[in-house]
Amino acid sequence: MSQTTVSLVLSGKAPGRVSSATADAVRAAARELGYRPNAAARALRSGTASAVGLVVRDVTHPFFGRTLRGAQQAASEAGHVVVLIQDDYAGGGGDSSVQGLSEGVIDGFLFFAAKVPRSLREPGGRPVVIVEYEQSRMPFVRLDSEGGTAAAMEHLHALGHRRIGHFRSSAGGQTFGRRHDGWAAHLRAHGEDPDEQVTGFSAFDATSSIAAARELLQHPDRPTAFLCDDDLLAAGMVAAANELGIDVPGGVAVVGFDDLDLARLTSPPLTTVRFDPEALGAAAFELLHARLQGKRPKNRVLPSELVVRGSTAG
Amino acid sequence: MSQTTVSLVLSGKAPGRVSSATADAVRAAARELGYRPNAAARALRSGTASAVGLVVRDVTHPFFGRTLRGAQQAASEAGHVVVLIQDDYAGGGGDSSVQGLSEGVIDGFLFFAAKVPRSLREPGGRPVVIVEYEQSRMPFVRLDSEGGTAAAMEHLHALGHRRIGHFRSSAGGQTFGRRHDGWAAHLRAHGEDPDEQVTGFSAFDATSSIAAARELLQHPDRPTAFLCDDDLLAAGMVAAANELGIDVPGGVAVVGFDDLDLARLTSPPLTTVRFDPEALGAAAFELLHARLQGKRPKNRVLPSELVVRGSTAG
DNA sequence: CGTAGTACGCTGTACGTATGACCTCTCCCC
DNA sequence: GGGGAGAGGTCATACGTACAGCGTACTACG
Repeated sequence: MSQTTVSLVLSGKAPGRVSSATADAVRAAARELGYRPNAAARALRSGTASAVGLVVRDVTHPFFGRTLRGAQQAASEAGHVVVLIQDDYAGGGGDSSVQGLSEGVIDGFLFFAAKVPRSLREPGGRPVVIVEYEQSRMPFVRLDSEGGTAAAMEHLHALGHRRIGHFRSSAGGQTFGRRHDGWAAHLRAHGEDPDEQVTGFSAFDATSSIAAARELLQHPDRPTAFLCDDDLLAAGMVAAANELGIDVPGGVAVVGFDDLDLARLTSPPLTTVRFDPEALGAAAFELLHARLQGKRPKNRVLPSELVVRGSTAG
Repeated sequence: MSQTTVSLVLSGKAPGRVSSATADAVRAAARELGYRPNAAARALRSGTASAVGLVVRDVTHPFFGRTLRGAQQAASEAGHVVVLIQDDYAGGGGDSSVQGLSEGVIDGFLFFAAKVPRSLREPGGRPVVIVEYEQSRMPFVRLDSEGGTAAAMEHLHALGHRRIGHFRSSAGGQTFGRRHDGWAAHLRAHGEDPDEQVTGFSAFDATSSIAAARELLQHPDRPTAFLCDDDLLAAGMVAAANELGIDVPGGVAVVGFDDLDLARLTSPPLTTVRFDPEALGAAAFELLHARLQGKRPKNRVLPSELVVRGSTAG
């Protein structure tokens, strides 16, 4: 029995080349001997490895964890492996030692990023899909922050809120830029000047967000509602309000983004703009998968959904 | 210039074999041509790939995200790549198609698990390190849940609590078994019968934990304090208490585990047993790294620290 | 001047798989 | 009965690297 025959059988190319009797014999023997094809040799010979690299700055934000799960699941259903790469893109994405290490083992890359430097190039000529950053050079998947923001603002407007502050993420990036633009556009459309509204920044951790929220809430011109770039910030604001004895939503209404688990755990629970992070991750992988097969996939923008809870409508 | 010389230079084995002049020339040329060593070929030839597999059931719990980050960072500092593998170990860990895919590309495995089946074997003879599950066959790293639980219970005891309930994770596994044992031991040591105390189970999501907590809090024999297996459960209990108008900590005191970011965002913030998940992940990788170098590393148990906040001491 | 020693470099082969080209047999049809 | 087609199978080679072993030239030294 030749090695070629075995290869043909195990890679599923048997029909028309190998009789089903020998194919069965091969499979039986493979099981018997505990044979496992060597991925390195396969990758070397075929130039493709069924593995994608997931490049990311920080793994700890809960939204990211769920996106990751979506990507991982889609990949594993397609028989692919996900390689996790931590990288701050400082060198334009191509020089990272880790990415160098993966040469020949990684077929393509998923960049999970709020910010992508212009200098980013496809590493080693491998295809790239970008998550949450829209640009023209590479395929991308992103969330419909515009729609979500508009829905949130209209909700607040319908409840009678006119002076609405913005509690912003200090992370920057397109995602939060869109939310800010949507917020400003709504105010202008209703004759308010965004520049006169109360705004503030915070990082995505409890200590910072509570401290920043405390300041915003003690502002002499406190608005009647706050749009918060994220549920973590919104939760920080609710915590600060509770601490200061300000009623939510009576004293101040709060809206977040993402519908993290956290959103149901605050008192009161958060009104928030929900996205589907699993779908985001899965879509990103699917685009990459399509590119790997030579197709030219369409960029995608995933919808949002406003979830109303106690932090706005008491 | 021969290919051997290039290999020698680029793998850092030049001293004593290659003159520094040619070595420099090689490096210059490599840079010039944008040469990147092919990881697949290297792995095939040398039998080692500088990559470790991270096997995990679920990526979304925040504690896990931070553990992952610790492992990823340690690995990348050691020049290793982390491959993410989602697997429920149903087949004993060895039959997973994904693990098969990685054959020859993965040097060893990190199992992040609260439960590890006895049937788990080292896949393909590759070394394994287990996180948060102690057993005798493989090296492991785990948290000192006993110490943390004892500290939490003594804290409650010092505040005068005698009837203390246990809000348990339905995930099961050693981690939570240790917490339950510690809880029961404390009660017995003070003349209480654990079997007479109020206990309940919940999964790690907001909806379940709030619903389960609501039931516990409405129990006719409500204890004066609850030990909760995790901050998510504790936060659910605080949310339920707020909803029911039960004062925390006046009506019921609440202690959690993990010191998630969440712990500072509830009202009041949570008293909790803190661990260092980054250290856990890093330690796990270090053990595996040592095993890969033929050493026999010592198992590790990482310490805890009680953080007192408003949910127990008003 | 011959020889050993050393510094430097190259040749050849193996890792395990995929694949194009080739071989051999059988069957069928004119 | 000769020739073509097709099914079933094998040979040889290439992927890019690592490494053992083998030159080759130059230096040192008796």
